[in-house]
Amino acid sequence: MGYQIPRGTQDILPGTVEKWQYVENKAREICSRYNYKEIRTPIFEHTELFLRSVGDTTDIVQKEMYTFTDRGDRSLTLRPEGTASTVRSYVENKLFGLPQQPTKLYYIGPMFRYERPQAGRYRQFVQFGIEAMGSDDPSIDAEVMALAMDVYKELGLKQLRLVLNTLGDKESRKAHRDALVAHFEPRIGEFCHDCQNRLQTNPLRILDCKKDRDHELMKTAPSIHDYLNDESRNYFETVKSTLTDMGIDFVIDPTLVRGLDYYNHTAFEIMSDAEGFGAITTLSGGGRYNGLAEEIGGPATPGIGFAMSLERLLLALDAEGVTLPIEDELDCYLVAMGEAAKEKAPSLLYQFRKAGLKADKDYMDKKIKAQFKAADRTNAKFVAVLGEDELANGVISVKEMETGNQTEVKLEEVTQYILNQI
RNA sequence: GCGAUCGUGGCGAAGUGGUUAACGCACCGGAUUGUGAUUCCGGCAUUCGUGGGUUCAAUUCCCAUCGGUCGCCCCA
Repeated sequence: MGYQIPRGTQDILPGTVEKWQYVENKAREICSRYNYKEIRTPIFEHTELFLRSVGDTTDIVQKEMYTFTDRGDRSLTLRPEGTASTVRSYVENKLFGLPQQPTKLYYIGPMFRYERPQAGRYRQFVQFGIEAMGSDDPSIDAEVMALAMDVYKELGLKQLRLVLNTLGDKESRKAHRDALVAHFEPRIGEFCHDCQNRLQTNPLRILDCKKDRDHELMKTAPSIHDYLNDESRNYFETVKSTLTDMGIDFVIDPTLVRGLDYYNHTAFEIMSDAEGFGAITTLSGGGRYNGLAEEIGGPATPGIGFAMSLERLLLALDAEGVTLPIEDELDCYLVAMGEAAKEKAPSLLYQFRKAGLKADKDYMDKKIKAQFKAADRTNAKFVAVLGEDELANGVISVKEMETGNQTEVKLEEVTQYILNQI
């Protein structure tokens, strides 16, 4: 049976690709409104970049990266996410030196993670994401969330939930972390194996544990919100009030954490509440990463962004029964009968196309009836019929498919005639 | 990485250890040799994901493998 597509990847075929294009166009349009510019970076980077930025204790780095050695003995990795590359490029190209700050960028492209595939999770998937670098104004946090929500809303999704949290700054996180360790350590033996490991590596994650979620210590665990210093608290308050002023609904979830190490302050996810959406309800996630540029060798630069999976977006559209207004029709289908007409067809068709008409004809040597059927399938608005009779009189029959009305037009005027009709 | 489940023509979907692998849709052709609908007629899987095993005989049983789906983990 030949070759199979690699696991966790998919072919996007005509009939579906139009949806992708529509969604991508919508994302670009909204970015343009918010004044974000596109950036295109390579799909692979030096492995070291991801180790440093994403964090070498994260799941992504520990078990999900597509890493390979090239012929020059370099360790390269297919990008598992977009922020690292974008910030690398920002630093490397010294975009921080541009007069207009913050630098507001967006990208759309494939990402790669070696994971067990299931609905809404692939090994190659497409993320649309934005990054705003150079400003720590809370209003840009709100802007980033607003933009993400706009994409979903304008495509017609309704069952959305913006979940918001703050991770605090470095100092707040340290205080919270110490409190968590102190809280769990005495009785960590009562927790699952994973949690026991998490105690030292990332105690925040214990709060996220599904197995131990009913343990009494979970309910009494210290919240980051009790350990925020004034600056972090004020920042979070401003983000919230800005969102409220903008009329954007959100819910606070103090246990929301992000899977990548570089986040601080604002963290958010957008979930779908649509029925039948499956186990994976996160449509997109993002947050602030104020230390990241510095971490990878640039100047200290605040930043915030999000990424959304287009696969999951399309899944959500399906789950909510949203039909995208995709047009798929032809202006004119040329039906040719007889040898002379068939010889004439290519040049006539070319004329249509040069004039800007979307036009096609038969290439399978079909009978006239089958040609009409084919024309019907292409949703052609008009069918131009060129037969021996027409050819002899220097005319062509033009049939409007919706009404069935058919008229004869002079051959040299047919292009203009159709242009006038559509 | 772990657990479960599934894999039959382009799609959907029956089926059984053994003579021709239902049916529906789609598609192609004809009835209607210059027109898209409907109807009628005909055509359309040497083959049941792949490989191996058991058997006189396997699509049907067993094993392995690949892939989808669901759950866990984690995330987009």
